[in-house]
Amino acid sequence: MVASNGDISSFLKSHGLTGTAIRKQVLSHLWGDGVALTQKEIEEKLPPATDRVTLYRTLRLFTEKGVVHKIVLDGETQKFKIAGRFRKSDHAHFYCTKCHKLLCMPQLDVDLTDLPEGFQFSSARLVVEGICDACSGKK
Amino acid sequence: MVASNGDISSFLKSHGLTGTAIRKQVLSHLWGDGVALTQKEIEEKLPPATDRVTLYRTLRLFTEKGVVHKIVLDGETQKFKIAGRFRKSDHAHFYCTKCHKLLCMPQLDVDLTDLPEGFQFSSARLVVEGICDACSGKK
DNA sequence: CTTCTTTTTGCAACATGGTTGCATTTTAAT
DNA sequence: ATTAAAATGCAACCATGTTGCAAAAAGAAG
Repeated sequence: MVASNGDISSFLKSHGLTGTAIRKQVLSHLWGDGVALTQKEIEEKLPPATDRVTLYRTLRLFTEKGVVHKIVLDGETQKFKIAGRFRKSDHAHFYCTKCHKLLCMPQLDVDLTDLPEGFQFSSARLVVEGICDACSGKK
Repeated sequence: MVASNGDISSFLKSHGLTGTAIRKQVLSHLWGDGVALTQKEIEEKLPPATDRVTLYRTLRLFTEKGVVHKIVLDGETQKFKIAGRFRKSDHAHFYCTKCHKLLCMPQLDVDLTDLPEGFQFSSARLVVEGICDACSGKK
């Protein structure tokens, strides 16, 4: 729990959501830069009695309201991450295979000038995997 | 069925696989440039009596042997596509939201020079969505 | 083309996760 | 404190991943 209860409550309110117990708990676990968890990972951090449907609905609601982003790592793994300052999850992400943090990388751009003639771009999703700066020992 | 039975049989053999009925059927539906189908879509094209476990195993085997690539479109949809000349599915793909074709776009490159210092790149997956040249009316 | 060995298939079964409906509980506003 | 609206917990259902095993099919050998 990195953020205070007040932080989380006002964060929820600012997104038009009421601050219920499970919502605060889920958010508190997702709080922090680069933290990205699967539904299962979140479930394991919650009290054992937590209903999986409620968690499912909470995450669906969060995603709908833009509170979190769903990011697909490898086709099997879906991670949830607090949306932060970006409205869409359209920008690139970097996934560190060591510390499992997922970082936004809006500076990584796809060169769409190479798109063949006649192709109309609408959206792009890019996930880069590797080792992040903290884990590579440098810096 | 775009390819002849002989084409498909030798294609299977060249990948070290025997040419059984279901394998030939699945391949025949995936044959053709840009064709990419979900497991469900393939299932619907096969005879109604087809066992879903067999199809599942067939696609798993194809993926393992590098006959097809699994490509994730939006986190929910997994499409299968004949691997073609690329050994890995690491290169970029273009998904046409009109005709639902999935095209390899190895020329689309990610500019990884923008990766911040200390970050080590290992692999990247890029899916671009939009309208393909055939559907945009041009060309 | 029959026999034999190996591979593949079909079926039953179980696990997991998405999804819905509904009654009960909680929230937040009066 | 009361009350209307929202959220939760539970049962239940469905789709799909996955395994084990016996029956069937494929390919090789004679």
